[in-house]
Amino acid sequence: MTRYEHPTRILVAIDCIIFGFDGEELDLLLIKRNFEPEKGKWSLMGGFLNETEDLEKGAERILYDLTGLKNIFVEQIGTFGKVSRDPVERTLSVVFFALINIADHDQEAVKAHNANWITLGKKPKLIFDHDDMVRMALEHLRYNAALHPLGFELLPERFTIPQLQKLYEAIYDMKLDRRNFSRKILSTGLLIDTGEKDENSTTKKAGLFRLDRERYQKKFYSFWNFIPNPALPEAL
Amino acid sequence: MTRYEHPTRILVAIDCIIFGFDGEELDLLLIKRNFEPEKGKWSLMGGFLNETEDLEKGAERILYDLTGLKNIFVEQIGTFGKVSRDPVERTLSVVFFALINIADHDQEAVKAHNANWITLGKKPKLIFDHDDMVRMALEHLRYNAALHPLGFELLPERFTIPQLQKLYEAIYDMKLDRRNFSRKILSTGLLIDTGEKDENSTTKKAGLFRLDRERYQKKFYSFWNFIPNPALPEAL
DNA sequence: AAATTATTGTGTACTATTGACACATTCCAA
DNA sequence: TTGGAATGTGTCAATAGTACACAATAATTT
Repeated sequence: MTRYEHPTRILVAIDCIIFGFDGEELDLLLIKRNFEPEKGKWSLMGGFLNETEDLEKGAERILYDLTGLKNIFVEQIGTFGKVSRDPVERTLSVVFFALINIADHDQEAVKAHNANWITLGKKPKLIFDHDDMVRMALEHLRYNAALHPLGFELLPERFTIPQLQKLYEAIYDMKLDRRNFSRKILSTGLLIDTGEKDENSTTKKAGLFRLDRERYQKKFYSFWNFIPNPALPEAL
Repeated sequence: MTRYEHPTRILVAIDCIIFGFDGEELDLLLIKRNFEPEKGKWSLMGGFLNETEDLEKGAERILYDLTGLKNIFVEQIGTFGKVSRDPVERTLSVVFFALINIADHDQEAVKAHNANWITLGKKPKLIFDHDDMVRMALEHLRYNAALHPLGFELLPERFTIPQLQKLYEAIYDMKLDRRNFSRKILSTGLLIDTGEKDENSTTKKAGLFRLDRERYQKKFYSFWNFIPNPALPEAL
């Protein structure tokens, strides 16, 4: 096969920031790196892109290989390419971001792969520029959850409004008014009342809702202005 | 130098979508490709990333080489990596998006490099997946101009409010109410009245404003909710 | 020089949305 | 049965958004 004359071909990695929600705080799925350099240090889920593999497929493969998880929400959020970002050789890293609802997924599979859910607030220092990637991913999450009904990806199929509120409070690290939140979320018309109650509760059982998947497509922009003044930048 | 054992290294290109504003419509800076394949066809500004070059530097270099333009606003918007996107060999393309105010820049330099400003509405078909890139860039512009005071990058140093309004109308392909627009834009506190008038006008001369660069930093999030319901997706 | 036309600058009334807050209800446990 | 903790719903004032009307300016026409 003929090739372009340009001399430089570069190693391409894929790194994944995986967010989960444990009901109280945002969690990250991290792994202890099992090869040199920086072996044993905390790292994002990552791997190298194969010659015959699309970027998104690569991200899904890496997620599956390292966690046993399939069919999860992934989205590309950027590419990191500083010349010296990897000490071994120049490596471009295409960064993906994934949202998982912890409850509905197989915890054993995750553990068997040596992956760990770690609360965002307790995140250890990560290798290379992975901290920057996490920062970017959180910013991406904050942007997108303010504009689109994205948070549902982090919740189980059926959820209560107070759960949803806690999720938003975790994402934006702010308190929201219970009554105003409820009014606003219901007015989107995206929630279907299942009529059931959350049996796990020890006080008044909250009603269980589920996402109206049909309207979700049509009203993907309905969250525009959902969060008044999200604390978007910096953080962490 | 030791290298990773992974066998695949990939050619990395950089492509730039350059938006300009001619006072009426959004323009794209396009070029006729001067090498095979697809030689002579319309294309985005592009080139290959060098071994010792950061991504952003590469984008700036390519912009300068192909247009003679320097110091322009660039931002990475994504990476395209479909296995078959380039028929010659697998090539990843990191896509940047740039905003230029046409009036203040050197038109001769642009022409000398065989680059052409083309109205977005009259965009010819582009090579490879460049049409998808333009679509993504427009979406990116629409998102960001609705959330942040980004439009100013497309206007000259001093501009009138009607000019600014026409820019927004071009970006979102919608009409805005003159009076409400004026009220809203002035209430951001980002505009400084220079006291001067636009002498180019043949009717009532509009007042010239300039951006308050200091507040621009501090109020980068003040445009949140500036455009009511931007027509965000599809387009083109 | 007055009238005309096109465009700019400012104001006002009405409606919708937001933010701050109160009260009644449900469930479990003491 | 009573109290604590959480949920569901409602009210009101303030804010912001929408749809308008009218006066002012500059060049051109009569």
